[in-house]
Amino acid sequence: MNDFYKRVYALVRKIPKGRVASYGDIAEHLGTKGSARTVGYAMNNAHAVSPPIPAHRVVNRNGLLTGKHHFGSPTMMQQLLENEGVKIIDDQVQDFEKLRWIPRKRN
DNA sequence: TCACTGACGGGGC
DNA sequence: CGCCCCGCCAGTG
Repeated sequence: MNDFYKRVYALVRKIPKGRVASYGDIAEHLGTKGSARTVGYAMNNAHAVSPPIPAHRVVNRNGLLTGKHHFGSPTMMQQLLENEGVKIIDDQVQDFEKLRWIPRKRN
């Protein structure tokens, strides 16, 4: 467990309910812009972290639920988001631009 | 040590 | 619009 991972998890937990963020935004915030893949890789291990990580609030830059297969069920991620008021159509977050949450260092 | 993979992103064609 | 290539970084065999 790297410090990098912890930073990813800590940041993901800060994502407000009903909002989403992209891997790239998270990576950029951590100062490792361009390493969005690594952020995604970190999320792969998020299920084993405590407290729980709201991984369903993290999508790719297009607002697509690319990580849904890593939840128990392929529809789990979508259900979790819709349960928070986020509308999903064809695995894509609607109004992604509006719901997109940009992490800030001052917060 | 090298090669490959991946819940990504950007750019070229 | 779809496809491909490359950079990115950590984990794995």
